[in-house]
Amino acid sequence: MKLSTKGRYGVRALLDLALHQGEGLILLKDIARRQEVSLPYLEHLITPLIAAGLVKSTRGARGGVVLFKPPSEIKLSEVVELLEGSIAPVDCVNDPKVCHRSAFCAARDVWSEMKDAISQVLDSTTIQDLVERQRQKGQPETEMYHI
Amino acid sequence: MKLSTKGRYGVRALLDLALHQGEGLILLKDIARRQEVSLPYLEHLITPLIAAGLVKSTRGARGGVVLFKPPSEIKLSEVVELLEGSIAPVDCVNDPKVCHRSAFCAARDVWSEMKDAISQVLDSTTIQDLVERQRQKGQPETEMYHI
DNA sequence: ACCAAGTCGATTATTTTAGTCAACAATAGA
DNA sequence: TCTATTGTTGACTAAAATAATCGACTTGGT
Repeated sequence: MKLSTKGRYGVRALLDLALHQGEGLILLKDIARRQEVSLPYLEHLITPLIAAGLVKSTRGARGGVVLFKPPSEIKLSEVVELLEGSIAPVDCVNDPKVCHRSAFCAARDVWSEMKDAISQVLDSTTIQDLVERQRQKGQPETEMYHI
Repeated sequence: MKLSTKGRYGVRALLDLALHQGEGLILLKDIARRQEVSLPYLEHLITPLIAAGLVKSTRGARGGVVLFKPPSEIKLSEVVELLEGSIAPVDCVNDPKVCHRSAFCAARDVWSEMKDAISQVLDSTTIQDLVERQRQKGQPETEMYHI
């Protein structure tokens, strides 16, 4: 029941972009440095976010990346599903046919409730919410480098 | 964000035991057959449940296994934690020291809320709740074999 | 003694995760 | 036009976790 680095880094990359909104194009390299993720790996994380229209990219010299949707319209559930696939803790919750026991499986009911509980949290939190929390905590970029 | 087979099979094994309470010692072999899990694998799943005192085992001929705690006192959170480890979606929620960003990480707050939401469901559901749901759905053992 | 059952440790195959790397495409600016 | 810069893509790989299997062993009833 762990979130993989894809979901975690992806959320952080979007938060980073949101915190630097209005500064023009942001280099992946800079996001990678600030978020302490390797650049080649970040490239893979950002691709589905571009494809889904959350991020807009500009190639070439002086290119970069920028948030395309307003942070208040990016729900974490959307981000996590894009990067990790369905939020359901077991596949039979989404598709009963993957297990012939689904119809009479009491455990499945609980896994379904679990999915709802997780969705409840991730549906009601947006990147904008993270931006506000982050601003309350202080500037991570400066604090990060105090050795 | 998937539950592994350990947690899923473990919960089902306990539910199976609860449904057969009062029938004396239950053979692992029979649980394995009814739950469609291999016997050698089930043996590994049951071991931590015995160690934790949820299940009592009797070795030797005519041996078997039986629920030790009342089903109403076995929370799913306990079972899942025994078999899969902490329910937290990322380790830094349990132990901030695993990541030096914890102190100023806004994302971590959300993962923490997520853990709470999951705990809320699994803490408030017991094996007894599953027994009651299962009885409403009909007898799985008979329905299972209609080809 | 023998058989039926659970116990335990070693081993293994498969899948997922977490990346790296190199070739490529697009663009700005000299 | 050339070149440096930046994002894009797909192939590849190392390491870890998952999901088991297998065999030797222990225990206890008959």
